[in-house]
Amino acid sequence: MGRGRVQLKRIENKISRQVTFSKRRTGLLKKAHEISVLCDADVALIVFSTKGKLFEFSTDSCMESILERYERYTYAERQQVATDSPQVQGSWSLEYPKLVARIEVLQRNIRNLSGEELDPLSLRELQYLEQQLDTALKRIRTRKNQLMHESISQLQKKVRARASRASECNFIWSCRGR
Amino acid sequence: MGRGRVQLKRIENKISRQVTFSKRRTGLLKKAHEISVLCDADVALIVFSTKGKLFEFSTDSCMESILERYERYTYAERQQVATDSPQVQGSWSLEYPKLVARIEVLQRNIRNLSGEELDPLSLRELQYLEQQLDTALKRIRTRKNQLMHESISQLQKKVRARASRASECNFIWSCRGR
DNA sequence: AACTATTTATAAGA
DNA sequence: TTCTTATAAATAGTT
Repeated sequence: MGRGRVQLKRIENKISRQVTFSKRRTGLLKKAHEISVLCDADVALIVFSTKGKLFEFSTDSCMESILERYERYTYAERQQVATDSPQVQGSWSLEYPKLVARIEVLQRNIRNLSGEELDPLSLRELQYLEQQLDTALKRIRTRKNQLMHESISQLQKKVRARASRASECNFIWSCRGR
Repeated sequence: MGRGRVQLKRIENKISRQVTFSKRRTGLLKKAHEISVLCDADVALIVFSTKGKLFEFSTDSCMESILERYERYTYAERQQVATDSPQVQGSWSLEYPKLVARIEVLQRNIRNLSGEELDPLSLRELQYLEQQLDTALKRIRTRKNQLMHESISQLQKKVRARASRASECNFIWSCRGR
C-alpha cells in the first residue's frame, strides 16, 4: 500500500525503518482493536521496537488475564514437550522479583478459581471462569465415581471370598456334626 | 475496506461475524508478521475467538520469551499497585528454593482446581475439591447475574430516556402540525 | 506531519 | 470455506 511494492525483509535504512514502524504500528494496533470489537474476540498484542520500547493493546478484559488464559490454554501442550518438571526448571532461570510476581499471579488465579475477589472481573472473564470450573467439576465427579466404583467392586470381591470360605467351614462343621 | 463502510461495533449476525473474524484474523497475523520483519520488532499477538479458539503469532524469539520480556517490562508498575499483598510480602523473606517450591505447590493447586492431575488424589480430597468448586461456581454465577442485571437496568434507563425524548418531539410536531 | 499515488485489505455476493 | 470484485483503508515515497 503505497507507492511501490515492499520486499518482506528488514528495512536497512534506519530512518525509514523507524518511520515505517511508527506508521504500521498505528495500523496494527487499530486493526487489533477493530477485530476485538467487531468480532467479539479477546486480543492481546505486544510490540517491542528495535530500541526496546513497548507498545501494547489488549481487549478490556486486560492484558494479564489474556496472558493467563493463554498460559492455561497452552499448558497441556507444554506439559508434553518438557516432561521433566518444566515449570520449575523454567523458574530457576528467573530472577527473584520475577518469581515473586509469578506467585502473585498464581495466588490471584487460585482466589478467582475459588470464587473470591470477583469484583474486578468483567462479565466475559466471569463467563470464562464459570466454564472452566464447570469442566473441572465434571472431571472431578467422573474421577470420584470411578474411584467409588473401584472400591465397591473390591469390597464385593472380598465379600465373595469370605462367603466361599464360610461355606467351606459349614461343610466341615456339618461333617463333624455327624 | 470493501463494499461499504463498517461501524465499529460488534457484528450481530453470527455468520458474518465469523466470516469477518476469519478474514481479519488472517490480515492481522500477516501485518504482525510484516512489521516484525520489516522493522525488526518483537511482536506477540494472541487472539481468542468468541468460541475460545486460540490463534497466535510471535516473532521467532518465541512467544514465551516475549511474554516474559513483557512481564519484566511491566513489573515495576505492578509492584506499586500491589505493594500490600500480605502473602507476597511474606514471600520476600523466603529463600529462592522455597519460593520455587511454593510456585510448584500453587501450580499443582491450580491444576487440581482445573480438574487436572486428579489421579494422585484420594476420595476424600476429591470430595473436598468438589465442594470447594461447587461453592466457587455458585459465587461466580451470583456475581455474573448481578453484573448482568446491572447492565440490563442501565440499558433500560437509556431506552426510557430516549423514549421520553421521542415523545417530546412528537408533542412539538403535533403542535406545529396545527 | 501532510500529502497522494498506489497497493492492500476486505465487505458483500456467489 | 474459497473466489471474485468493487471499494474502503493503509501506507511508501515524497514534500
